[in-house]
Formats: sequence, C-alpha cells, structure tokens
Amino acid sequence: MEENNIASAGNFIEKIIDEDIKNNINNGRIVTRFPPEPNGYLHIGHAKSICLNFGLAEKYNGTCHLRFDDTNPAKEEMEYIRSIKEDIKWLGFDWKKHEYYASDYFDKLYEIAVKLIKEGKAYVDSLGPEEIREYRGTLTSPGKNSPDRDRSVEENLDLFEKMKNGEFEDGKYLLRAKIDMSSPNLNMRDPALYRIKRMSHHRTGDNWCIYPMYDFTHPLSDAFEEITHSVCTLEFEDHRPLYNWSVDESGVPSKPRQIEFARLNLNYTIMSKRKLLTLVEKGYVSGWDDPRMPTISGIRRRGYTPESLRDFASRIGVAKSNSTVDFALLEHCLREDLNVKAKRVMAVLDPLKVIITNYPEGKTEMLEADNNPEDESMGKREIPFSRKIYIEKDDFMENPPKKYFRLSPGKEIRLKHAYYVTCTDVIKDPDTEEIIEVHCTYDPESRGGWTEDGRKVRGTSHWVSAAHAFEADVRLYSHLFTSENPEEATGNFLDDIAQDSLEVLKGCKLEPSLLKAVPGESFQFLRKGYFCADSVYSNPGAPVFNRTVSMRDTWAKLQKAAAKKM
RNA sequence: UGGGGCGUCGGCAAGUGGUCAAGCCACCGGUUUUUGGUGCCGGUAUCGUAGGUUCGAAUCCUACCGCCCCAGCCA
Repeated sequence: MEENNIASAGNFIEKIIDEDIKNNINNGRIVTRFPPEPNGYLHIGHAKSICLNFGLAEKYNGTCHLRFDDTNPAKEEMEYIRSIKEDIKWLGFDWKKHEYYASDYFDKLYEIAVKLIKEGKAYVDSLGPEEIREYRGTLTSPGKNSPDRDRSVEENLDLFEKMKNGEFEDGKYLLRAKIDMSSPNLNMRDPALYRIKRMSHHRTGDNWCIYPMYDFTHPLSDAFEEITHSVCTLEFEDHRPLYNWSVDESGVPSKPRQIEFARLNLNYTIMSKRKLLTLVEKGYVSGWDDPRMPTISGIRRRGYTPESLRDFASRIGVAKSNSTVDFALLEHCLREDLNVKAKRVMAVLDPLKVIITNYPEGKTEMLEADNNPEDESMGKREIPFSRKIYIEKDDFMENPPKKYFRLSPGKEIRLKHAYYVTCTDVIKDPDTEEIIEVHCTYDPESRGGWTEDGRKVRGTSHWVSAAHAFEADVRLYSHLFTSENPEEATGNFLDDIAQDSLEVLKGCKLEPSLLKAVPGESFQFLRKGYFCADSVYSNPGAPVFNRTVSMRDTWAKLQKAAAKKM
C-alpha cells in the first residue's frame, strides 16, 4: 500500500524527514509541535501551520504537541488559550495529552541559565536598552563587547539570583548569552536570555519577575519535549544558529531540528495579528469572529467548513518562497465541499411579486423537491405552491438583452420543482414606473417542472410561495479590502478598507423549512450561493443568514464583460 | 555596503542532467444540466538575465538583476 506512491513526492519538509528516517535519526520517531503564543486569535495562516504539523505527525505515525509559547505576560491572556484550543479542535486535530506550556518549564530554564553562567557562557549585563543597541553595531559593522562581559562567574551568579529574587527594578539588568559581538548574524551578538519584567503571568502569577526570551525558551522547550522537527516560518531562519546554540549548550540530549517554510499570504486580506487587532479595536469589524475576518473563528461563523480549510492547506503546498495565494482557491475548496453537503433550499433575496392568474385562489399544493441532486441519500422535502409567489427581481426583465433566458413578457420559464409559467402582464407603479408585479399563466401539465411533449424551457427560477414564506435578514459579505495587497498603495492598510463589505438585506423571503435552521447549519440557497444561520444574530424561530460564498456566476461575468466593452 | 533566504504559466506548485516542463486555482472555448450551479472535454509557460560546461540543462558552473527577512530587554 505504501509502495505504490513512490511517485507522490511530498514537500521539501517531508523529503528532509524521509532522509532522517532513512538515516535512522531519532530511531525513526517523529514529533512535531504547534507553538502559538496566546496573544490573539488564530487565523488562516495558522491553519496552514496546524495542518502541516499535525499532518506530518499523522503521515509519519508520530505525535504533534500543542505548546503555548507564553513567555511574555504583557500580551498573553487565558481567553486566547481557550479560543486557540477551540479552533484547533474545530479544524479536526487532536493533540491528545500533549498540551504543554513554556511557562511550565520556567524552573528548568532557570537552572540551565545558571549552568550557562557557571560555564562562562552567559553574563549579567547592566547596559541600558539604548546602549545595548549601540554596542550591537549595525548590519554592516561589528558590535563591541559590553564592559560587563567579563564579569566573574560568582558575581554573575549572585546578580542573576538577585534578578530572580526581585531585588532590581525592571530593565536594570539583562542576562545575555556570551557568543560573538562581531558575528555577521546579529542574532548571535550576545542575545538576551532573560529580562526583568514585573508583570503577572496568566499561569504562574507573580512567581517570577524575570522571564526567559524566545530564543532561549523555544529551542529548549522543543528539546525537553523531544520534538524531532521544529517547523517554523521563514523569518526565523536567521535564528537557527542561535536555536542550535541554545540546544547544544544546554546539555539536554535531545537535538530537535528547526526547518523553516513560507508563511501564508492571501490576497484581499491581511494575516497579521497586530493589524487584525487594529480592525477589532477601531471597530472596522464587530469582533475577532466577524464573518469577514480571516480568523478561524470568523470564517467558521461565516460558514466555512474545516474540511475545506484542510483541503486548501494541502493544495497550496509547502515551500520556501514568499507567495500570495489567490483567495479564489479557498472559495473553490469551500464550494466543492459544500456542493456535496449543503441542502438545497429556495430563498428570494430581492423579491418581486408574481401572480399566476390562472391558478385557483386559495389553493395550496405541496411539491416534491430534491434536497441535493449530488446526493440522493439526502432525500426530498415538500414545498408549498400557490397563486401568489415571489421570484428574484433580476429574474425578470421587461426588455431583456440577448441570451437572457429568464422571465420577460411573452416568455416561458420553469419555476424550479413546480410549473412552467409564461409572463402575460407587467404591472407598474403609475408614478414611478417601477415594476411592482408581474402576471403569469401556468401550464397545469408541467407539474414538477417538465412536460411530456418534451418542449425545451431554458430558464429556471427559484421562488417561494408568498403566503407560506417567512421574512428574514440575510447578510452579504465581500472582501474587507479593495485591493489585492492592502497597504501596498499608501503604506497604510486602513486606506484600503472597503466601505461596502457588509450588506444587510431585510425582508428576504425564505421557504418555510428554513425556519428550523440551526445556527451554523449550511444551505445552498438555490442559484444564489451558500448560506449559514448566524450563530450570534439568530434566535429560535428567527434565523439570520450569512452568505458564506456566492455561486459561481457565469451570467454575471458575461454581463460585466459586456458592460466593459460598451 | 554585512548576513540569511527566494526567483518555473495571471496565482500557487511539481521537477534534483535525457520522452511533449506535472497538477490545482483563475481565465477562455465547447458539452451536459429542472441551479446561467455541478460534472465532463479542450486551450494557454522553455523555466529572472547573460555567459559557460555537456551529445543533451529549469536542473551543474560563473557573473549580474530582482524580491523577502535581520540592528525588541516581542514571538
């Protein structure tokens, strides 16, 4: 079974792992980890990393840890931990018992720092932030040694302990690695290992007033957990020598290997926690879970499925070149998933009244409708039909252009699952000339939407019975930004915010079965798109719908192209 | 100007010296269709540039060019 897919190559990380397994590194054991800092909500970019790390573990029969990189209490909160766990689970991954926190390692980390001091590999520095910067040198010129660099081991030990015991104010001292102030890699110019920061930590409370830095904590956490492949994003490439330094000098036997890949960029949106936070704080969106947000919680509320996201992650691949993926690919994955899963229903978003003049007044009949033509097992349902119905306003045109095969005077169309109708009359408001009603006759022989004479009826419209439909709000969304690469033009992404990314439609007419829609449940509103009941605005018996994504619309595309030519 | 990376179709991305340079999305045709949806069929690149090595190079060498990252006591 495994042998027949030699041709299916796999990404460059899998090649590295294959090679490691071949060379019997770590006895073939594979352990990865997803290490978020709990300082915000997860977004689609994180989903790529989650799918990658958990996916590697699955593929190689290994394990994937969830580890919170919580070494900076200034930005971290319990709420973020809760949401991160929720989002990973929703995506369909399970870290089982492997839930870890960098803060759980604070004691061990401290001990290793002491060991480094004893070995003369770390020192306590009294230089201030500005001085540190000056001493560091620049990209093109080497740095110079701090006057404290040769402080005695005893003094360093004493000072570090006092740092820990809270005897100094914040920022007074810094524990630094003693590496090389003239290294061409700035990360190696005696990087900070510990800073003094009096701040309550969400898990360790006030136990500590010194906190370890990322470059010290992360590699060692990986080593403690015996991670074999530590996958991170490209900007950490420069940190790899320091990562290895930390692991090697710590004396921990485990030797995790850091591998870097390109983070995900998507056009028409942003993928930076800082910028997303700005959108929330400045009120451009209703929250982290606003359906327009690229956060996992946002797109979940919007109606995206975990399967579509995982499919997306596998299709975009994993490589090292900075790239921007077309949002249309995500939408494609979504539609493909929803197409086979979503129940078809009829909803008229912009209603136009139609009277079927030869249909008996007061009569109601139930018509049978497929729930999903892609999947017969989803069964059928009954929908009510009567003399007065609604169709979509743009499914009627008094003076239609060529190739318009919806309703127009004298033309016959099919009402989905119902009858053929022919337009006989157009009623207008005498003052405004606005079309307020259309009259049709129906062919009783066409019940169900076809006739025995085999006559071709090209257009098919969805509809709802006026007496049986209920009204609801439907919320339409489009890209939050007007440009593919927000910020590119002016340097400020806020300049590219779309003014009309949310459109709330009131009084839409929905078929009765939708009254029972459960928050989060997805439907295909026939010919209009995929929609789901909103989890925040819906009330029992009064659902509010989000448009998850529209249908592909070849006709609209043709119209747009034609308009452009004129 | 130092260091680390990356450059293959409009967007992703395979390809690691040898049949027509995979596949997906997008786009354009056609076809099917009780969703102008879905499905199906077909179309679209000589590989950043310039040299070189070789019978043969996207794949090796050289030199250029372009883009990204690094000077937090953030991660």
